[in-house]
Amino acid sequence: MVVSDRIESAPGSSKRSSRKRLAILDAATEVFLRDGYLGTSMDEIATLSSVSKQTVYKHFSSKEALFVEIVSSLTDRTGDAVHAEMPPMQEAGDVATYLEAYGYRQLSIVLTPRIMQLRRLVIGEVSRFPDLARVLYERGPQRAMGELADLFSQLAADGLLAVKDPAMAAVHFNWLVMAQALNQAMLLGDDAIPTPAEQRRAVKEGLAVFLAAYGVKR
Amino acid sequence: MVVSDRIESAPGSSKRSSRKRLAILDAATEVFLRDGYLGTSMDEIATLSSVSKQTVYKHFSSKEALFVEIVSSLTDRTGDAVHAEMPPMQEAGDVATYLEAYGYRQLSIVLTPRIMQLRRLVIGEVSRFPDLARVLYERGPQRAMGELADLFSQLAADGLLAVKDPAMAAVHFNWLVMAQALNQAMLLGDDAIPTPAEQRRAVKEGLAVFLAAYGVKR
DNA sequence: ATGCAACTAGACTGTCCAGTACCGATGTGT
DNA sequence: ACACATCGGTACTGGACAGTCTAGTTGCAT
Repeated sequence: MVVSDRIESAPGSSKRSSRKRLAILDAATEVFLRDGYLGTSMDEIATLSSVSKQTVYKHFSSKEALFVEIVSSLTDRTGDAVHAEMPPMQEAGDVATYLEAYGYRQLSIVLTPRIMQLRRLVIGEVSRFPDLARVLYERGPQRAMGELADLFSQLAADGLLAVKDPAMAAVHFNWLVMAQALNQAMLLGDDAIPTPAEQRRAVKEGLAVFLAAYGVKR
Repeated sequence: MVVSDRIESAPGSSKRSSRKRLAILDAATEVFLRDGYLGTSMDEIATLSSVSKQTVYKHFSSKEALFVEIVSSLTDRTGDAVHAEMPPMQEAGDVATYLEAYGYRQLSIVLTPRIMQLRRLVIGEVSRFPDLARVLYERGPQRAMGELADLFSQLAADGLLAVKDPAMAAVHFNWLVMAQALNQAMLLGDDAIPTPAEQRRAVKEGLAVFLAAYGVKR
């Protein structure tokens, strides 16, 4: 029920065993993301990973455990990708330019079929797996806005932004940049994910509003 | 698969029949919202509505048809509630005051357990029922932003707002006001729905940013 | 009150699925 | 090359569920 069970492969860690384990994880990821928790059968996972059902159960004690493992791992990897080091505002001395790059980076990483499917899956299972959703929230939007808030604090201290409440500014920036695209993609499917050009435009426009409120006049 | 079948009750519209029909719809709404499409059984719906399974199938040809009916009807009713006539900016001659009321109204109507559950349900079923999700998108956010765009057009014509692209301004206003609360409620569950006081604050803060970008200086 | 449509109860079919059991085959470390 | 853990195939158990069927019951309109 909870996030756990990330301790190597429990049985012998022979090469074969971990190869199988990976195959199972890959197949399960694909099927769960496509068909949801209840819509997925363990037989399908076994078949798709070219592994016997027995082997699946040797690695994962139950469907639920496998599901939790998949979602946790995807969530973590995604979070790390989003928050890989962003070069902290070097020669792009222009705040606007820097924030535009920052926003576009976030948007383009998040607006991926994979991540959209994960979000839909987790949201659809909120009542069955509230812990998974909470973790996704914390490792996702919350973490992103936390880092943004830190950034804005710094920029405010440097006199480059007029930010009184960094957390609030982070919320505004984050959603000015991402909300429309995200909401569209969530409901209209992966085909509604904006093109890079559209993403850039959304970031520019959102940033303009943000700077009107939080920029320093010069 | 598609939205249809809203023509009275197909069999004789005796009082009893329509009473049963309503009971079924009520029970099905509750169960589907709670347990999702696959997680719901027709037996449970029958039991909860104190009706025999046979009667359920006399009114709705299949589980899928019942589901579509429920979701469509909920979507429509919600859309109508959100877009019931808003007194068009009378004595509250102040644009800010008016927009604050407008925003708060939207937020407080949308941030309801019922509607959050509906959104989660539909999002979780995007790949199984893409039409339902599309309808929810159109009757929900798209419609709201459409009306906002009209409003902004008018206000711009009256010289009360500096809006060049009403649709874009609508997107910004909508998400500045709603995104944070909505995203939180989607992932953290109904208990994370902000209190009215918090909602008011979010609207005020979002509106301030909006007006910094789109307000007319005076 | 009477006839008929609508309803109830529950059994039933066919299918699907999580999880287990068994056994013969196979790859791995030594 | 050998021994043994691991694996594949497959069948099985127990239970759930969509949808159907039947036979008897109930409530509504006339």
